[in-house]
Amino acid sequence: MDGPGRVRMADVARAAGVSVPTVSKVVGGRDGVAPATLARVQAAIDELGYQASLGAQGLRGRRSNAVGVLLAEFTSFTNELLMGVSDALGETGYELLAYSGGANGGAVGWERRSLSRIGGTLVDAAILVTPTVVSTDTQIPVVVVDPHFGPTDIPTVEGDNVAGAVAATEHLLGLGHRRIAHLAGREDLESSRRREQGFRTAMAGAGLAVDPASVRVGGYRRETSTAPALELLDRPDRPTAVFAANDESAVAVLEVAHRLGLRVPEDLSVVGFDNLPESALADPPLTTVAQPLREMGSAALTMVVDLLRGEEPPTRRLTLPTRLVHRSSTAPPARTAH
Amino acid sequence: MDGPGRVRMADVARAAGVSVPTVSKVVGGRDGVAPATLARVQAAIDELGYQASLGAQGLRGRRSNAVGVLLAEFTSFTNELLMGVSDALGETGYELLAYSGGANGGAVGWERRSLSRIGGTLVDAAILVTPTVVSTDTQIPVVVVDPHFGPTDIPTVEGDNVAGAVAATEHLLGLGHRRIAHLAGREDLESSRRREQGFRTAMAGAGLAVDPASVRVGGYRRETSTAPALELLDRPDRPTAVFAANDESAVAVLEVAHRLGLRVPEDLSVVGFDNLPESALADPPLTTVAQPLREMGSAALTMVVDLLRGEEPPTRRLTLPTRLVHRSSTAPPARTAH
DNA sequence: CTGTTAGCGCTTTCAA
DNA sequence: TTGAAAGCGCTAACAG
Repeated sequence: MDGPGRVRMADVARAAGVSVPTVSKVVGGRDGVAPATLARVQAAIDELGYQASLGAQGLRGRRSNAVGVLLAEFTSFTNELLMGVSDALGETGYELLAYSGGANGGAVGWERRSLSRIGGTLVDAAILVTPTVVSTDTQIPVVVVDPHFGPTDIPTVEGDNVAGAVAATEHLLGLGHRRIAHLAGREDLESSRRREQGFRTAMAGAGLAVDPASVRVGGYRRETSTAPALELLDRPDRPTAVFAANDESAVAVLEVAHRLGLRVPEDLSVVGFDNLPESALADPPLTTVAQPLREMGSAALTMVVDLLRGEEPPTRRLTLPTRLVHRSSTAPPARTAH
Repeated sequence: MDGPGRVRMADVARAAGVSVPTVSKVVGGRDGVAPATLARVQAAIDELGYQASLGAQGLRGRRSNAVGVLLAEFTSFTNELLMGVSDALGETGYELLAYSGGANGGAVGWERRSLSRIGGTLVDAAILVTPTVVSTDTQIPVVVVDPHFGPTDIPTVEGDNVAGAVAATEHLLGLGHRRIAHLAGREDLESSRRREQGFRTAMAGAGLAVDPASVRVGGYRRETSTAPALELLDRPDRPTAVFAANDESAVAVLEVAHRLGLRVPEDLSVVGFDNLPESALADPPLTTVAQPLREMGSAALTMVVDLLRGEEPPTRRLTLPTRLVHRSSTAPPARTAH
């Protein structure tokens, strides 16, 4: 475990017969180095396989050449985003550091903690995924993706939640459903509010009143959605369709329906939101509103790189279109024996 | 952009009326601090929302409390793994840093470069995903997942490639296929060799010879698989089934089949390997060999944490079972008009 | 063009 | 129990 040790800049300097700062110049691509020296240093770097320590580099220098993606935890949702960020990274020359604070990632304030922990020294800029709060006065450029709060002056990338929810609801209306329930997300989350708003708008557009009993809060999570889903469905006048605020809660609806002996889509139609990979694997495959997660990731990286270059991005508030994906969890309502 | 600046340890020290080293002790949970002082410092930390810089901490101290996952790039494959690592992170108290060197991630030697760049100072241990090479003499504990090389003494986690390939091939044989082709990965990759070996073993077990013309190298990637897939299929005596070395190349087979007017599974059966989320989204949904990627990620984290604690993990070579997932890309061969 | 000096934010002796 | 001094690996001034 002791080995020859990591190769440090001093090792390269010694091998090339120059001083450490000279090596630093070569590594940093700065000029002021004689061609001959440069060649010698470069040879030593190659031979020793030297690679600057990101930690030390970021600590002393003004830049680390890395962009951080800060997450509460790694999920399918964040993974799609990450792939998008990775895609856009291509020619920028930046490295990617995805950071999750671990167990305390779930705790409130993880955004600020993570930002303090790796911002400034380790990464030159950060992309915050689904943050709940974020302070405006950060040292480094920050872009937030799918924020859980309303408009601020922080550059933002998000899916069109209202339009998506309208599309989902109108899809159900178009199939002939009238008793449509909504399993909402969380009242304190902006995306959730928007989706509910879209639902209500579409219902109102169809001249339908929304019975308070047909809206429940599922909290965006599978575990917390089971009970409210049951409340929605375990009634004589149960809805013929449910629009769930995201795929996770839609899956909970599917489970509850199954438990109640309801067939989907024959007895109950279900629409989700997000189009996570697992929504296609659900039984039956879920009709859902796709957020362009990958594009959102790419867009966030592009914005943050603009900011890094001192350029103002084209928009500080980018809303990408959502799109209904038809699968097998929706159908016209069964004729009731009224 | 200038703001109040990041909160440093010195700020906390000033606020609490103590010296920097004392704050360091409190932050590090070391003892030798009077209860009253401790309380005062802790209060200052909370009030200022202080969070130690991972960079500085790792640079000076012996540990950073973070585990790194080093990747060539972010893909569905790595994402599944990452979720598994994230799952197992739970109570360990470690933080997770996923690092991809960006554009040069594809270049050979990314493993060593990444390890130099963030190993030692930023992370206490590393999990290398699908590395091609790796030096044995690392400074920090390293576990490799799904390595592209043969047995070494480095702790390893991988799926059972041979058994998976045998299962895939026997599935096709069981359906009645006799002319089965194999779209291999890359000859220099261990997992690829194992899958081909499993294919040949199963064929031999059925008393079938493998025609050299029915094995082509696809290179594990969609783009590089199209041409060889075409060679395999665009022949009068084309195979009735193809076992592709991974899902990406299986999708390429699907595309080529479609282009040739072959229906899957009526005219051609296709089996993949990996069970990436997109395999279920393929048209038709792909029958494939599932690698327990999530479990592999969790296992890797557990091993690396064992190593970190100075304990020898139960095994240095963990092989997790693979499993055939039946979907819609396989069926008995059509009766030929021979 | 090159090397010396200083110091990023933190932890580690070690003396007070 | 506390703090002063030193230094992790690197970059930014400046001097030579």
